[in-house]
Order: sequence, then C-alpha cells, then structure tokens
Amino acid sequence: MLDMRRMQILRAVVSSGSVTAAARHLGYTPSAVSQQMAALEKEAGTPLLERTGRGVRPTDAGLLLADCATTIGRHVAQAETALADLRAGRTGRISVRYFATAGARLVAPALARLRSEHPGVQAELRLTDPDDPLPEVKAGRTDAALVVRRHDAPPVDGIRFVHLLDDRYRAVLPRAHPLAARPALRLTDLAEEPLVGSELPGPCLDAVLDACGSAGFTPDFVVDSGDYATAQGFVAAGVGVALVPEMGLLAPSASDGHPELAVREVHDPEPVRSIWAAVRATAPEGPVLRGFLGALRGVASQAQAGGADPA
Amino acid sequence: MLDMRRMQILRAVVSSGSVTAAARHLGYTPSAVSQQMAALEKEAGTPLLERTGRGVRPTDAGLLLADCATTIGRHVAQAETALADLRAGRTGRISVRYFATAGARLVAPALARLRSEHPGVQAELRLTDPDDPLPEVKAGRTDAALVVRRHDAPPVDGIRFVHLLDDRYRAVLPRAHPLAARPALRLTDLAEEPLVGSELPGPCLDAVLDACGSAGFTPDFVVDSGDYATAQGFVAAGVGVALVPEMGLLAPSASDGHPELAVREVHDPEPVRSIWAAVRATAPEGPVLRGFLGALRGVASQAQAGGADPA
DNA sequence: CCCAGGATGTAGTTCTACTTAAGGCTGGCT
DNA sequence: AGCCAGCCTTAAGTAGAACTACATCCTGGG
Repeated sequence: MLDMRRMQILRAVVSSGSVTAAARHLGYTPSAVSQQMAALEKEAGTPLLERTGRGVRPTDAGLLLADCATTIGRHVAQAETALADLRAGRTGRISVRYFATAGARLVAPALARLRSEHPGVQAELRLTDPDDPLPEVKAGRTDAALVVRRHDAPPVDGIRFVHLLDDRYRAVLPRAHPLAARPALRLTDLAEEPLVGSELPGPCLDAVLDACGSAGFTPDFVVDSGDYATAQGFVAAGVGVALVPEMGLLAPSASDGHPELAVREVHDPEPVRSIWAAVRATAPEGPVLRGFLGALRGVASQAQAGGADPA
Repeated sequence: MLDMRRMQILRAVVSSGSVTAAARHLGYTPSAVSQQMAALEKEAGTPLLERTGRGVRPTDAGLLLADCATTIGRHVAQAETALADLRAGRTGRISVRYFATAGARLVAPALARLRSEHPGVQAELRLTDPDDPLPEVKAGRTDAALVVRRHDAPPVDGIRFVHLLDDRYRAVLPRAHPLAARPALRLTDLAEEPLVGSELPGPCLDAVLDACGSAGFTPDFVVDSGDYATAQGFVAAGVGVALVPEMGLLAPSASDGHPELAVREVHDPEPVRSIWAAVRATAPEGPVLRGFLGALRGVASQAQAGGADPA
C-alpha cells in the first residue's frame, strides 16, 4: 500500500528536482527525505528517482506517482475546506420534526433567520403528527423536534429540552355570543358552554383538561375537530365555543379578527401549553444546530411578546 | 493537516458502525482504533463520532470525512493500478532516435514487435540526422538511440551500447558493368572505378574509408549524393559504382534486384558498419525499454541472417 | 440485578521518522 | 591533473508515534 505522506514528499522532490531542495522546502534534512524515498521505492517495487550526479531525475514511475500525489493532495485540501465549511456553519444539514401549529409560526421564521445567517445550510423538515418524535431524536434520525410538554414532566433520558414559549389559550366565541361582550373571561365562564374540541388526546389537550379541572369543571365537548382551524370554523357556524392556543388562532391579534369571531383572554386559570425544542443530549452541538436553536428562541420570544400585549 | 491513514481508519469505523468491528476488520485492537479516532478528532477540531451506548455513530463531520476518505482511497487505488500497469509494461512510453536507413529496416519492425507484446506502450520516434543523439540519451531526453559506431570506439561515459548487427557493404554496379559478371568482388577491384559517394562524413563513411585504406587505395568519389537511394539512382544512370550497406540497398536480395543494377558482395576486406543501440547507463531498465531492446536484437539477427545467405 | 458487549483510558513495547555524523560520487574550478 | 563544493546516501542514535495488554466505565438486555 502506498503511503500518502511519502508520496507528498516525492512530489516535493520531483517538483524541486533535488532531494536537498525538497528537504529545505519541507523543513527536513536531506537524509530524512532520502530515506523516505528509499522506503517509497521499496513500497512501489520500482525505482522512482534516478541519481544523476548532480540532483535526481524522476523516472517514469516517479513522475506518475508524483502526478497522482498532486491530485490526491488536491482532494485532501478539498476535504479540509469542506470540513472547515462545516465547522464554520457555511454548509450543513439540519433535520427538524415539528407539529402542525408550530410550523408556520415558529419553524418557518426560525429557519428563515438561520438561513440568512448560514445560507449554505440545507434543512429537512417533517411534520411529526401524530407520532412521538422523541424516539427519532434519541436515535439520531432527526436533529431537533418541537414538542408540547408540561413544565413538570419527567426528564427523558438522552434528550435535552429547550424551552421556547408558553402558548396561552384564548376563548374563541361567535361575535354575537353574550360572553363576547366582556374584554376577558374567567375559565369557569365556559363551564356551561358547549365546547368545540380542537385537539386529539395528548399534551395539548391535557393542558386544557388540567386547567378546567383546577377550575373545578369538566369541559363539555360537543364536537371534536382535529385541528384549530376547523374548530374555529365550527365556532363561526355557531356550534359552540373553542379554546385555542394563540399560535392556533386564525387571526393572531384579537383586534383585527375574523368578522364573525371574537377572541378573548381567559384567566383563573389561563390554560397554557409549553412548547419545547428537543435535541439529543449527546449530540455535539455544531454551529448549525446552535444557530437554529437560537433562532427558535428568538422567534419564540418575539411571538410571546407580541401575543402578550396585543397592539 | 489531515492524516490519510487515520481517515481510512475512520472510514472503516463508519462503515462498520463500531470501533471494535473496525478493529477486527483492520487487524488492530479496539484501543488502537479508538486512539486514532481521538487523534483525528483533535486534528479535525470537531467531534467525528458520537458515542451511543452501544457502538458509535458518525457525526456530520465524520460522515463528510469518511466520504472524502473513500474518494481519496479510490484515487490511491487508481495510482496503484497505474503503477502496476507501468511496472508490467502494460502502459509506458519510449522515446527513440534513429538514423534514416535504420528506420524502416530496424526500428519499425522492432516497434511492431514491441507493441504486439505491450499494446499500451506509446512510442515517440525521431530522426536524428544529422545531430549526434548521444547527448540526448545522456541527458535523458530520449530513452534509446540507434547509432553507427566502430567496434573499437572508446566507451562514452554514462552510455551503454548494445550491439545489434554488422551491416556489410555491397558493390552496386550497372548490370552491364564488366565487374558484374563476377559473383563477388575484391575491394581493390573498385580502386580504379569512379565511385558514387552516398554518405556524409561520419562513422558510416569512415567504415568505407577505413576498408579502402587497409586495401591500399583512396576511393575516387566522382559524385557525392547524401543518401543511398539517390546513389543507386546515379549508378543506374551509369555515373559510376557505389558501396552501399545492405540495409541501404533498394533491393535487399541480390537475386531479384533492380532491373538495371547488379549487387555483388565485396571481400578482402569487406567494409562493414556496426549498428548499436545506445541507452543511458544509469537508466533503470523497465519492461518497455528491455522489450524494445530485445525486439531490436531479434529483428537485427533476422536481418543479419537473411542478408548473410541470400535465398 | 447481574452480565455481555463495547468504548476508552494507562502503561509499556515496538516500530517509524527524524537528526547527526560520516562517506562516496559528480562536476566544475584552478 | 587535482582539489573543492554540492549532493545523495548510509549508519547510528533518539524522539515520538502507533499498537498491545490490561483495567475501567458505560449501556442494554436477560
């Protein structure tokens, strides 16, 4: 097997035309270069240099190997720059799993921000509903997943959770509903109302059920729609009232809402779902993943601020 | 600088998915592989493998470097096969300098024979008249040169001479010439004849002059043509008689000669020019050059035999 | 709860790569 | 012709790299 190190030395010898010059150029003694050339000739099984009194001349085989060394050296240099690009975040790939309402309001702007900082990064997005993305994260099949999760949920082994925002639920009512006259509601105000369910069993629905439970009632779901948009359609049609997290609202701000819908804050208690980013605990955090998490946090804090005091 | 050796080990680790398996595959202990990977990670400045309880998984950078290692390994393998081809004579290049009469009768058939044995060999032929090819050979600008040279000529430093054949001179006469009646001539028979010179000053002409000198006369050149074909034209036109080496004869055999020319052997003494191949003494004789010299010798001995007893 | 399999440290050995020092060769100079 | 300078090589010795053996730690499964 040919040794690359020696082939690079051969290249220096051939290009400079003498062992001594190559040694000077490489910072070695001529003896070292000479020995390496002898070893390479033994490896190659054929003479590579011809001693010509003053200096050496490459033999045909020597010229061939020197040429090969040049192209291989170029490839190694390419590998090095590719590695440097990867380390600096100029290139890279990130795989993200997200759930429906997080896509438009969190992942999309975060990725836009990431790609403005790191234009060469490729992203692979995948909607994870209704599967649990955590095994994917743990197995390394994806780099990050957005999940809804209680603050007091037990830690998951091998996964690190980064808190992004607390997504507060709002009451969505028909504009003509008597409760819509009030600027804000108490959760118990909805105890007797027919509710339009918008969530499948899972942490989101749990957040609602927990809040209602601590308010002392069990919500009366008259319809179960699988998603927030459909639920709000039911509300507009007068079927009932819905509890929808801010990120799921059709009209993000309460002021310029849907013509037939009213959105009101809910308190005592305010149902909240916590949104987290889940990353593998053992993952070496490269610039790309770090940048993406930072972008997510930035987008989330803006969203929280914008939602907290509606303009 | 990335170390190729370690990158190949990384490739084995990535492809087998575990340090231990790679070690088994490479004939090392797991510890050795682990240490090399740690060293490579330090070189790369970034983690390349992620420890996942059971086994290791390559990180993005690790995958990148492993891919690069694969392509580089392929290039090294290509270099090795190219070298093997060169060593086996399947490829190669040979540069030959020759003089006019040697071209058709020696070099061409020898090269044909060489290329039938080594089809991939490229040849670079160059007519060397009237320059001296020996400096070219000595400087390595050409691999072999055909030269005419006396047997007792002094050795030339750094050049090895391989004897190919002794090219005997024949008398070329008009068919009607009185001497043409004899089956063979003595050199002194030509002492009084008008001679057509066919050679420029040099070793060929020297051979003729030497023979005539030892026969006791100085040839009387009435015309000086530069080449054998022209000289024989002069003879056919009746201008005189010519001494032409066998390889320079228009009709190689005496029996089926030119309609107006007679070719007769000359003895006492018979002028002879010796044809040699000159190669660099320090040149490592590869299969191509060795094959070419062998082919030359083979062709020459056939020519000598064919000329010695004309069928 | 222990065990098998894997990865990684540590100490020691072997091998490689380099240096220093000396020798041999070539080519040019005087 | 003879000396000298430059270059390549060999020999011996040394520093460092690479590998092994052994011990330890961790993980996943019975």
